[in-house]
This record gives sequence, C-alpha cells and structure tokens, in this order.
Amino acid sequence: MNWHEQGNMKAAMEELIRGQEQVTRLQSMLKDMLPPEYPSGPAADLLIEVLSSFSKALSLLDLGSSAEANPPSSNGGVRRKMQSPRRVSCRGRQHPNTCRTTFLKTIEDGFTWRKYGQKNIYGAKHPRSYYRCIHKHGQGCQATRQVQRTEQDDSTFAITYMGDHTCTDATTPRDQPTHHDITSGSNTAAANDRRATPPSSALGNPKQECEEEVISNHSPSTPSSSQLLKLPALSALEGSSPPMAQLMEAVSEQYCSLEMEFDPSEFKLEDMFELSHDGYNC
DNA sequence: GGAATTTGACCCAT
DNA sequence: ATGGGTCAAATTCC
Repeated sequence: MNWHEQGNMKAAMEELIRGQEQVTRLQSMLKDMLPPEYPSGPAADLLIEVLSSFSKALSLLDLGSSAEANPPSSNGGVRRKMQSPRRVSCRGRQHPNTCRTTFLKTIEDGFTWRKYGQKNIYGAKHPRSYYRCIHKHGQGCQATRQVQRTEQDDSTFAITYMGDHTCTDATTPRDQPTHHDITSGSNTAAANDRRATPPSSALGNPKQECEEEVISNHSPSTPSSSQLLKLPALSALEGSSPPMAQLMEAVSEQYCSLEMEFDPSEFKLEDMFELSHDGYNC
C-alpha cells in the first residue's frame, strides 16, 4: 500500500469514527425523547443497525490495514486470491460516465428491458444479469443495466444503470428510475421476463424498494447528500427538534462522504484501495 | 412460428 | 493471465 492509499484508508476510518460518535449522540437524544414505556422502536432499532454497520466497516478497515502490515505466511504458501480484485461495477465499456446503482426489492423500474447475458461473478454468491433497453435497435437507445442479488439479502437487487434512455420510454416521467421516483413502474423486464424473474416475493411487491440508492459522484445529476440518503424512520423525526435534525443531517452526510459506490454486498477492501487509484470515477 | 431467454464463446480491459 | 461484458446460436415458451 502506498502513502496515498494509506491516507485514504485513514481518512475513511476517521469519517467512520466520527459517524459512529454522531449516531451515538443521536441515539442518546432519541432515548430522551421516547416515552419510558416505549424505550425502543423502529428508529431506535435502526440506529442500532447503523452503529453495527459502522463497527463492521471499522473492523474491516482495521483488518485490512493489519493484514497489509503482517501478510499471512502460514497455510503452506497456498492462499486463495482475494476476491473481486477489480471493481465490479461502473466499469462499463460503453457508458463510463453515466452509471448509478440502486438497491431495490424488485427489478421493475418502469422500462422495458431485454436480457442479453448472465455471468457468474468471481467471488459473488449470485450471478449478474445483463439487460439492454428493448429499444436499442429500433431507436438506438443505449441504456443498459446490470442486475445482481445482494449477498446479505437475497431479496434485494443491486441494479446498476449505464447510459441514458434516448428512447420514447424515457419521455414518460413515471418510467424514470431516478431516486426521486423509484417506486413506480409496472412494465419491465420482470413483467415480461419469464425465466430471469426473481422470486414472487420480490415481484409481487412493487412498493418494497429500499430507500437506499447510491449514485456515482461523477453523475451529472448527482443530488445533494441529504437527498441521496434519507432514512425513512429518521425522516419521520425531522422537525422534531433542531439538534436532532442537525445531527441527522450530519450522520447522513457521514454516510454519503463514504459513499464511493459502497455496495455492502460487494464491498471488498481491495475495491476501496483501487478507488483511490482512479479517483472514484466509474 | 415468433419472441424472449439461456449459455458458451469471444473480446477487451486490467 | 484473468475476469467482466457482449454476442449469437440454441433452447424454451406462448
């Protein structure tokens, strides 16, 4: 690891530690606000999960740095290559500057897609499916997307969009799979897709999308951090008290400053290191 | 029979 | 050399 990578690593750890402290403060505030008979609730549970995520991320980074310092020499010299040494998404050949990833409970997004490939990804539990817009030939639409189940949650799909729709489908606002409207849509590859269809649990519930979306920093239409990440349970508390709102904003920004295409299912230390090479660009 | 998916092969970036 | 992305023939479904 060179000095530049070490610097990024250290900065990432510092950001995580700050975020952890702020969530702890938020937890304390929330505790004061809730009635004694209801010491916990969805918001409190969510904070516990957020704290857990921070802890895991910190321990991962810590392991990474110590492994770097003390490479394992045992195991008879036979050591499996680290998984996913390359960045697995946003590395497209056609749309290097317009990719964004969303995490949804359904692959429906309002557009009509044609599946053109599927690959088992090295080190990944689930295969990745490749779709292109059904209007590629008719209207020359260059939009494509990659769909892969996340490793933590089989019912959640990481959907990476590459290229913009130039077809007439794109003119209908309800069809735009943006972070502003990711709950709409009924006619998709999933609807037409007979075999590459996810389990019914995912399909029958178009309203089950996660509120989480990661948009690459270089995206021309990148929204503000607060727009990017608004936890539903916390949003409900907005306006409850100024310090709480400020803290929520700070925590939100903390997450977003660490964004860097952070797909929990695909997070690998080496990915982080490589991010420092190409400046977080896709 | 047409349309859509599957899957192995090929190409390309790293 | 390796893994990811795309192509296209084969297969499946309606």
